[in-house]
Amino acid sequence: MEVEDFLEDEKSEMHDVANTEQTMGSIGNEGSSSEKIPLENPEGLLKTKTSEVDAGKQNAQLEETVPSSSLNDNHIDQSGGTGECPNPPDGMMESGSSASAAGTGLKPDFSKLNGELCLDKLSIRELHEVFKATFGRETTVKDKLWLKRRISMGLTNSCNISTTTFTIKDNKWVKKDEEECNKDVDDSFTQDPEVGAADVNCKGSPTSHGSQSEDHQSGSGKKSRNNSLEIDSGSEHLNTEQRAAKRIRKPTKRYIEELSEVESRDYSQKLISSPKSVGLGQISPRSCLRPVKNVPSDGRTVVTRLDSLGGSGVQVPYVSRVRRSRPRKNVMALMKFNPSDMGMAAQLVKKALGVRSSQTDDDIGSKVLKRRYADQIQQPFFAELEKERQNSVMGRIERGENLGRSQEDSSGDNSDDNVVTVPTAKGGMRRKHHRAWTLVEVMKLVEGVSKCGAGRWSEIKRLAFASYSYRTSVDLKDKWRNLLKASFAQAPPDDGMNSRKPTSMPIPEPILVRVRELAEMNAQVPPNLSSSKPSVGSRNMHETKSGFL
DNA sequence: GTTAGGG
DNA sequence: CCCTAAC
Repeated sequence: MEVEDFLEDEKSEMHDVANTEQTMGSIGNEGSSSEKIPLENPEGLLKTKTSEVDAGKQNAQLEETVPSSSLNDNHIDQSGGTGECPNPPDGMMESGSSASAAGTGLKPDFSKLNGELCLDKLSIRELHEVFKATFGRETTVKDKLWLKRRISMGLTNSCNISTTTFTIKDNKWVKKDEEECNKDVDDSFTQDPEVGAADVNCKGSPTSHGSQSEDHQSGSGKKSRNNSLEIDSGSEHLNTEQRAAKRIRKPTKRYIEELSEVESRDYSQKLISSPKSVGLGQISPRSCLRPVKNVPSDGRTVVTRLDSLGGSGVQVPYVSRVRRSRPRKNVMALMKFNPSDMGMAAQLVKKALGVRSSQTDDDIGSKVLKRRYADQIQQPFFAELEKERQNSVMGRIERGENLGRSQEDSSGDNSDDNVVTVPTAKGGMRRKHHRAWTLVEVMKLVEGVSKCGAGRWSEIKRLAFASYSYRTSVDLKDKWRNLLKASFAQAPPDDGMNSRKPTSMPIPEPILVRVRELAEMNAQVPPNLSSSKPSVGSRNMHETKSGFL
C-alpha cells in the first residue's frame, strides 16, 4: 500500500524533482517563506502531510524531514546543535555547508551532491548502480523518478557520511556497506520504503539519522526556547566547523543511560504507532535511534546505536539504566544531622517515587534537583531525605542567606557557605548554589584573563580569586564563557534600550569591550562578526596594570 | 588536579 | 552551577 502511495506521490511530484535545482536556487530568501518550501521540497515527503499540519509546525517538519538540503538557518536550532555536516567532504569545505547556513539555503548542498551524480541524465541502469552504491544493495524498481528521489534522499540524509571522506564512488565505503546490508531483503524495502532506507543508512554509514526523533525533543526543545541560545548555538556550530579540532567527546554515561531509557520506553510505544512516526514519518538527522545489533565474535548480542556526538559518528552502547553510584555526600551528612527521619522512610518512599514524573514539584523545582531525583529514583529513601532537608533545614538557612547576598561587594567572602538553596516563595527565582557574580568579581576575572590568558583558570583563580573561596576555576571558566557570549552578543541594531534582559546586572560596556579585546587576542572570537569590530583600542587600558603577556 | 564543553 | 570526558 505504501508503495502505491509513494509512487502516486511521486507522479505528482515529477516536475518538482526535475526542477529541483532551479527551484532551490530561488528559495534562497531567508527561510521566512516557510509555506513555500514544502511544496518545493525535493523529496516530496511532505506533500501529503503538509496540508494537515498547521503552518506553524512546518518549520519543524521541514527541518526534520529534509535535514541537510534545506539549511535555512533561521529554522535551525537542533540541527545546529548536532551538526549534521561537521566535516564536509573536501569539495564542500570552502563553498559548501557553512555558506549554506548563511541563508542561501538549499542550493549548495544539494547541487553538490547532484553535481556528483547528475541524476537527471542517468539511465535506469545507471540509476540502479548509483542506487546500489548509495544503499548498498540492488533494486528492481524501474521507476526512474522513484530511483532518483530515493537516491537523492539517501544522500541527503547521509550527509555526514562525509566524515569518513565518503564519496559515492569510493569502493571502500560501498563495499563495507554491502557487507552489512546484505541482510536487507529487497521486499522489506518495497514494503516499507521509508524504513528500509533509513535502516540501510544507519547501518552502512557512520552517519546518523533516525526515523524518529522524539527522544531528543526534550533536549533540543529546551534549547530552542531561548532565542539567544539558539542563535548562539548556530554560530558555535559554524565555529566548530571552522575551528580545526575541537575535542570530540565520547558520550557520557548519563547521556547513554538517559537515551537508552527513553529509547526503550519509546520503542515499546512505537508499536502502538504514534501518528507522527508512521508512514512518511519524520526523518531526523540527529541520530539513528533504531537500535543496531552488532554480533561480536563471542556470540553475545550487543545493542548499540549510532549517534552523532560532536559531529562524529559514535557508537553508543545501549544500556539499561542502573542505579548511579553512591548517595551524595551531603545526604550522608544529612543522616547525621537528622537521624530521626529514618522512621519516616517507609511513608516517604511512595512520595519519592512520584517525584520524578510530577512536572510541578515547584517548591523544589530546580532542574538540578529534579535530575538528582531522577538519578536516585532507585533510592527513594535518600532522595526523600534530601527533599526533606530542602524543605526544613535548608529552607531556613536559605532565607537569611539569600536576602543578605545581594549587595556584597569585594568584601564578601562569607566563605563558610551554608550552601544556598531554593527559597523561592513563588516568583522569587530559585537556584541552588548560586552566587551572582559581582562587578568586582567580573573585573577581577577579566583582569586575570588579561594576565594569564584565557584557559589558565586555576592560575587566575590563585592570583585574582584567592580570597573568593567559592569561585572555583571552573566557575571562572564558565563565567568567562558567558562574558564572551555577552560581549559579542550586544544588539547591533541598538533600538530600544529595553531589549536588555531584566535578569542579571547588565555588565557595563567598558568591561565588555575589554572582554572583546581579550577574546580577540586569544582568537576566541566567534567567527561571524569578527570583522565588524573596529574595537577602538585601549580605552581603559590604564586601569589595569596589565602588560598582558 | 585541570580544562573544555555540554546541560 | 553541575557533570564528566579528556588531558
